Amino acid sequence: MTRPAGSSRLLRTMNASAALAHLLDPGMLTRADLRRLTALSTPTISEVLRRLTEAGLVVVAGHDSGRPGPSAEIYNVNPEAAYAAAVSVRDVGPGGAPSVVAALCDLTGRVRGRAESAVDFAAEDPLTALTGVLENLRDEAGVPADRVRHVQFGVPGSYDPRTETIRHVDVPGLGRTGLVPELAAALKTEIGVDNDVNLAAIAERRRGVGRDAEGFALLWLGEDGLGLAIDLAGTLMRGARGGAGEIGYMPLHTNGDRRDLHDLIAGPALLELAGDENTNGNRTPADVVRDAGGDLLTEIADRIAVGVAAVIAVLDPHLVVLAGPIAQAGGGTLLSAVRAALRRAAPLESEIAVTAIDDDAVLLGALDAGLTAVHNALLADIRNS
Amino acid sequence: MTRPAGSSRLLRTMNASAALAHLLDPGMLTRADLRRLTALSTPTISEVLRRLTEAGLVVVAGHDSGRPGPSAEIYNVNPEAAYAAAVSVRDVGPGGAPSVVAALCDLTGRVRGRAESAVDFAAEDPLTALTGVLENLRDEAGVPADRVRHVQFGVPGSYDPRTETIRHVDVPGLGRTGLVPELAAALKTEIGVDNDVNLAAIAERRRGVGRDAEGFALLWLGEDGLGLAIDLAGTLMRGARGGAGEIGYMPLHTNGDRRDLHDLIAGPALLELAGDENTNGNRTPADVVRDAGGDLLTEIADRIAVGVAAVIAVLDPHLVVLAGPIAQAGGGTLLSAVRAALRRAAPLESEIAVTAIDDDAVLLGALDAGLTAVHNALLADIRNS
DNA sequence: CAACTGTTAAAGAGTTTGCCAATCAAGGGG
DNA sequence: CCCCTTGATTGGCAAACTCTTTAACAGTTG
Repeated sequence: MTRPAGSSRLLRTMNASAALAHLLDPGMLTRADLRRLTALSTPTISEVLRRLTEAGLVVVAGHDSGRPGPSAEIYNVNPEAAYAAAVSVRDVGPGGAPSVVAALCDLTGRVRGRAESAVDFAAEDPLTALTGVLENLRDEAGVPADRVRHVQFGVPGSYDPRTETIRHVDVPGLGRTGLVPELAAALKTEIGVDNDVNLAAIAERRRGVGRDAEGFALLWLGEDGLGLAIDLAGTLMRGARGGAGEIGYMPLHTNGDRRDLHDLIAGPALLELAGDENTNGNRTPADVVRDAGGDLLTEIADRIAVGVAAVIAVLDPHLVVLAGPIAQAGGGTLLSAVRAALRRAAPLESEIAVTAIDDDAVLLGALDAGLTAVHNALLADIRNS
Repeated sequence: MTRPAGSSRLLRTMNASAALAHLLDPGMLTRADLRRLTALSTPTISEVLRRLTEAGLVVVAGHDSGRPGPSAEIYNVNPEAAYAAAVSVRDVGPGGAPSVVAALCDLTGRVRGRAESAVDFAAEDPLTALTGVLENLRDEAGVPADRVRHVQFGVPGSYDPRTETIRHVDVPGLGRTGLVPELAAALKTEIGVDNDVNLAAIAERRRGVGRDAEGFALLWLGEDGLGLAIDLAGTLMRGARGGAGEIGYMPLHTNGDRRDLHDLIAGPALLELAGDENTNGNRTPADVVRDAGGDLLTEIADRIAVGVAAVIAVLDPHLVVLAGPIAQAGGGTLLSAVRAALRRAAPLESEIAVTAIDDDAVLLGALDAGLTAVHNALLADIRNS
C-alpha cells in the first residue's frame, strides 16, 4: 500500500540505490551482472557506477578475464566507505562483574577490531565507559571517527524506543533515563539499542539455522533468565515497549499458585531441580544440563517443552531455535529430549533446532544489525540526494 | 529493503497508482487536492485522471462551488468498477446447524446486499452451497459476475495457505483437500480464506477500538473455543501454517497435569465453573458471564487474566481487545474485573479493552479484507500495465 | 574471426515550468 | 436594486528538462 509519486529525479536515485543494494549484497559484480540484476540498460549502469564511484562508495575490485573480449571490471563497495560498530554489555562476565565486548567491521562486514573488557558499572558511568571502549577500538583499527555510521548496543534487558530507556536491566546505571540520547550525542552517530536475545536472533537469521527460515522463534535459555525473540521473515517483533519475548513472566497458575515460566526453566530452577544429586555449589545451570541424563534430562526437557509449546500456540513459527548457554550446553542430546517431550505433549508441527552459532551470538548479531543499519543509511542518503 | 529499478513506464504507473490510492482512501478529491497529496504537477494530475477515467475506474462525482473561480470537478472512484464479497461460515447457527452469512459491497465500501441462510453441510456439498449463496447475492444486487473481484471467506478454523486447506475446523466438508482451489475455479475470481478471529480483528482495526492502535492482540472468547489474532500495525500475523493464535492449546501444566488454556476459559469450562449454582441446562456460557458477579466473576476474570498475561508476556501489544460472544456479554463489568485481576497478577502495562463492534464482526472484517484485496488488485493492475 | 566490453549519439517517454483563456464570487458604484 | 470591475481559481497548452533506451561503433581478447 505504498503511494509515492515521483519524477525523473526519483528514477535516478532509485536506480542508483538499486545498484548499490546489489553491490552490498555481497557485491563483486561486473556491469553485465548488474544489468541482469536490475534490468537496466548498459549506458544507465555505466552512469550509475560513475556516480557511485565518484561518491567514493564503490571501487573497482578486479578484472574478470578468461572470456573473449576485454576483461570486465569487477565492482564492489568500498570497504572503507563506512564502518559499523557493535557493543555487547553482558550481565555477568567471567569474573562476576559485567563485561563489555565490542567489535568494529567495515562496509563489507569484515571484522576490523575486537575488544573485551570488564567494566564495573557500579564505579564507572556507563556513558564514559562505553564511549571509551569505542574510542579505543576505533583508534586501534585506525578508523576515523566520522566513518563509523552506526553503533549498535546489545543489552541484557528490553529497550523501549518511545521513552529511549533500557528496562528490565540489572546492570547499574544502564537503566538511567537519558543515557541513550547522551550516548548518541557523545558518539555523534546513529545508534541503536536492542535486547541481547533479539540480536542473537539476528545472528541466527544471518549465519545460523534461521538462514532459510521464513520466520522463527528463538528461545534463549540463559544462566539467569529466559528470553524469546520473534523473527518474521527477517524483521523482529519487539512489542509496544520493546517487551515482547519477556516470557519469564508467562503465568502457569492453574488455580491459585503464582508460578510462572521463569520458576520452571530459568537457571536457578534447574539448579534446584538437580539439587538432590549434587551438593557441590560451584556448578552452573549449564553444567547441570550438560551432565544431565535419564529422568533428570527428561524432566528438564518436559519443562522446556512447556515453554516451547506455549510459544508455538501463540505464534505458530516455522522453526523454534533453542539458544543461549544452556541450550548450547545441552546440544543435540537436549534437542532430542525436547523433541520427544513435545511429541508426548501435543501434535505440534513446528521444527525444533539448536543454535548453530558457537561464537558470541549477541555480538555477531549486533554487528549484523549495525551493518544493516549502515546499509540502509547509505541507501537513504542516495535516495534523498 | 526494496530494490526495484525502472524507467519512465514505471513512473507513469506509479503516479497513476498513487492517485488511485488516494481516491480509494476515501476519495472525493479535486485536482488541487490530488496535487497537494501527491506533489505532482497540474498537467500530470490531469493526464493521470484522464487515463483513470478512460479505464472506468474514476468518475466525476460532483462540482465544488462556493469558492471564486470555475467550479472544480470532484473525482471519486467509480463505485461500480469492482465489488467485493464476503462469506462467513459459522460453526453453530441459531438453530444449531452451521449458518452462512454473506454480503456484497461496492468499491467504496457501501454494502449492496446481505444474505443469511442455514446450510446443513452434512447434507450439502460446501462447494455448491457456498457458490449458490454468492450467486443469489449477486443476482439480487444486480451485479454482473465478472465485476466481483474478490471473495473473502471467514471460517471457524485456521487456513494454511501453503496446502490451501482449512484446518482445525468442525464443519463437515470444509476441511476437505481441494475445496479452496475448487471454490476459486468455480467463482472465477480471486478468493481469500481466513480464520474468523483474524477477520474480527480486521474489523476491529478498521471500525473498532483498534483504529488508532499501533498494534493489538485480540482475544476471542467464543461459546466453544478460544482464539487470538495478532495485529501488527495493520497486518495480521498468521504463523507458518495459519495456526498462530491457537492459544486454546497453550499448556498450563506446572507438574504433570495436562491442563491447557482451553480447559480454563473456554465456554464449557465456564459452564462447569458455574455448575453448582444453576441446574438449568439451557444456559450458554455467555449467559453465565452476563449474570456473573461476586466470587464467580472474580474467578472468571482471574482465569481470563491468565490468558491475557500469557499473550502480553509473549507479544507486549499496545492493546489487548477482548472480543467474541462471551466478552460482549461481559461488557464493561467483565472488563473492569479482568483489569483488576491483571493488576493483582503482574505489573503489566498493556491497555485492555472490550470490542466496540456490535454487529457481526467476522462478516464486517471479511468485507474489509475483501475490499482491501480489491484495492490492491486494482493498484497492481495499474502497475503492471 | 567471434565474442565481449564499454562509449557515443539519437530518439523516446514522462514530468515540470510558465503562460493563458475561461469561469465564478464578492464588492462597490451608478 | 442592478451591473460592472476586480480578484482568485481552474484547467489546458507548449516548450524545456531529465532520465532511460535503442542502435551503432570502436576496441580488446581468446
